[in-house]
Amino acid sequence: MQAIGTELQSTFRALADPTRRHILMRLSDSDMSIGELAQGFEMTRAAVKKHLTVLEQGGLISVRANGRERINTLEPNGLKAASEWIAYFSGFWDDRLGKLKTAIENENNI
Amino acid sequence: MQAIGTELQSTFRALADPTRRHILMRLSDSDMSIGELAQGFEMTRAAVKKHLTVLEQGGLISVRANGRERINTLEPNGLKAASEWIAYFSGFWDDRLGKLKTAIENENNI
DNA sequence: CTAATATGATACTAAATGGTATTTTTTATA
DNA sequence: TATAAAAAATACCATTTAGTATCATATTAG
Repeated sequence: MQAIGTELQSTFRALADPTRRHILMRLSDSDMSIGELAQGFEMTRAAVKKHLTVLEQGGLISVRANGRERINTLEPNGLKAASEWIAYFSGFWDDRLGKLKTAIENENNI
Repeated sequence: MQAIGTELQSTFRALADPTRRHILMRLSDSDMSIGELAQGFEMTRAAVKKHLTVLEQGGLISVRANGRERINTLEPNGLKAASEWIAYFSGFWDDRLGKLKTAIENENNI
């Protein structure tokens, strides 16, 4: 079990790189092995694999073995934490002293 | 005018650091000078200032001069690009999962 | 004017990050 | 079985990042 706030952090971290966001786009078409994915990028398969590890740590993808391949799939709830953080935070402009802010502070989701 | 995609990148980049997200929280209470903000963190004012620069580049805050102080304010539309990216992408996600689900259901009906 | 305050600017360091290259392990197939 | 393919593991490198320390500039108070 990871510490509070860690999930949000690893997700934002994973989203902060353009290559990783591009990988998510590619995976939204279809599940892909590392090799398949690497064909679309001008970098080594090892580099793509590293990005996939970060995406997995961020809860944005999951990986399943299929023979000698590793199939990468989008994780349905991966964007949830980040999306909710943004949504709640956006509410501050409507009500700076509102309940949403208190909720977020209590979660320590900094 | 900055290049397409740059805005999104700088915003995600700005959000990917816990100290910067914490600064946004503090600013949601009230506008603050650099010095005021720095009092809440265990780091030098110079370090806080660097984070503020990144937040400004990401379009998440704006800065106005007030005498010798620089007052930092949340930028209302700062989260828009990131929020829309996530929403748009979540759409693809749902579509794909929907298709997958349909495909599986169809197979089971054979 | 002078001193104190708030910030800006610069240079520097340690650690994290994104990338390559190479070797090993696992699995499929001729 | 021998060989090729896919990926894992490791070591290594260059750049970026987060932080500090220090000095300069601007502004307010006395």
